[in-house]
Amino acid sequence: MSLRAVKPPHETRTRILDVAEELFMLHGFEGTSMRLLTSRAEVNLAAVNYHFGSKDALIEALFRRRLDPMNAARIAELERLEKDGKGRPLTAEAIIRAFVGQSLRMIEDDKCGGRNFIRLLGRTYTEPTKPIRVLIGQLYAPAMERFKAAFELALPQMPREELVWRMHFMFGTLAYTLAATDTVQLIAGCKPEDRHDARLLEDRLTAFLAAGLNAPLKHTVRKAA
Amino acid sequence: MSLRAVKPPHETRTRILDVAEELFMLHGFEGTSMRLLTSRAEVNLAAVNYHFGSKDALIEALFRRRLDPMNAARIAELERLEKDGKGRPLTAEAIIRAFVGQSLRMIEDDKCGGRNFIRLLGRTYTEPTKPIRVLIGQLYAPAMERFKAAFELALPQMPREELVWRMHFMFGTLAYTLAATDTVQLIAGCKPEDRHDARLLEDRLTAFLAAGLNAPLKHTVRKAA
DNA sequence: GTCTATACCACGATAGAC
DNA sequence: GTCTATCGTGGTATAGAC
Repeated sequence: MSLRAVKPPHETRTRILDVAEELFMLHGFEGTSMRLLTSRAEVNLAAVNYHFGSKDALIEALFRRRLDPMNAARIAELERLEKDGKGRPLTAEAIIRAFVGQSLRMIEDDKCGGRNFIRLLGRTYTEPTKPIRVLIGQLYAPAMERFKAAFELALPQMPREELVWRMHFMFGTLAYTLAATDTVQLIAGCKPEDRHDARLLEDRLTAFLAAGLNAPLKHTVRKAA
Repeated sequence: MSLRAVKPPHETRTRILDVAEELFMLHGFEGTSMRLLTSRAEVNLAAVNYHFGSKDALIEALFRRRLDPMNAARIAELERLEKDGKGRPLTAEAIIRAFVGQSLRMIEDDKCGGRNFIRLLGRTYTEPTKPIRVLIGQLYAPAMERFKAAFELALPQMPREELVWRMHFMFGTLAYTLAATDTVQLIAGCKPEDRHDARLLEDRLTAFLAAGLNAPLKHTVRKAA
């Protein structure tokens, strides 16, 4: 057994996943045929069915591969901040940055194939019916619990329900930013050259979200007429 | 010619559009087959092709039917506010409310079939490739120009580029909120009973967005390392 | 275990008779 | 305007080669 004759395990699996990430990002789930995907990956048409079971199961595997590490990194970053703070409560802005930075920097990181994935992820939050949404919800749950607790410590005066809504809004802004950064151009004249500068985008987005999260509490308990 | 024998013009067209709005919202564009759609609308399979030309053209017609009136209403509301203000600049919050309220209230309004449409719209901003995005961009352009000008008057000190980004963020938050309100539940324990109370949601969202738009300007012109 | 060839049925689109 | 037949392509399932 020579040293380099050992083929990487699941090499076909990995190649399918990588190509799928790219093609799904470019043409969407339904817009990408298995025939195109398998020919691009230079594997047989039936390979997807053999390794994953179905197209939907391939999509699921694709999300599982990236989401768990990403959220683990988010939690690790949050806990590093908490440890450095030595018991003092974190600012809401620092918590937001721990969450947002992880995914935004993945966009810049061309080495990691996760760039395609991040774009894809942003789109998928709003997918119809599909069990994909449920899956994403499951994969996010631990990180969400952890960050919600952190926000509650940082903003003790905020009603829980209001906090949940504002987290919801923050999440939406991030999702849209990830998905649409270089695609949608609804705002006329929007053509910033720093579009791919993840650090700058992170600063802008964090400032926006932190201000929104810290928005003054009005008497929002107004019943509808 | 009796008074009521006159069949509404394009009755088949309208029925197809209404059913399409509902089914596309439930199962997505690709997840809705023309066979199901036409049988639900009680028209022939070929009717869609005859009246619209193709499935994609049907989708386009669907957006055109709702988007133009909606944006016209937004602009009308904005101009009403400006007239009432008698020359004094509007607050950013008032401008936001003029934009946001129109679509949020459409969700509550069960009479108008636009409820399904609004959900669908939120999803479609992030659609891949497809000419749908381009179309939506075109249909939004006039309103976007108008609101951008209003924001520039309200926030004369804000750099144009920063304003464009913050409008981008605001738009994303709205899109996500519309699309995901009763579908995605990423935040654990999020089950507010007031989910369908559009007025309350409008207040929460407007406060969040106004704070984000008015966020303090830092030295964001930091070049990446 | 891994991969290939191939068959199967549902889909969107279209042409042509009515 | 409507209906039917038909075509090309899509996802999937399986039998069998390696």
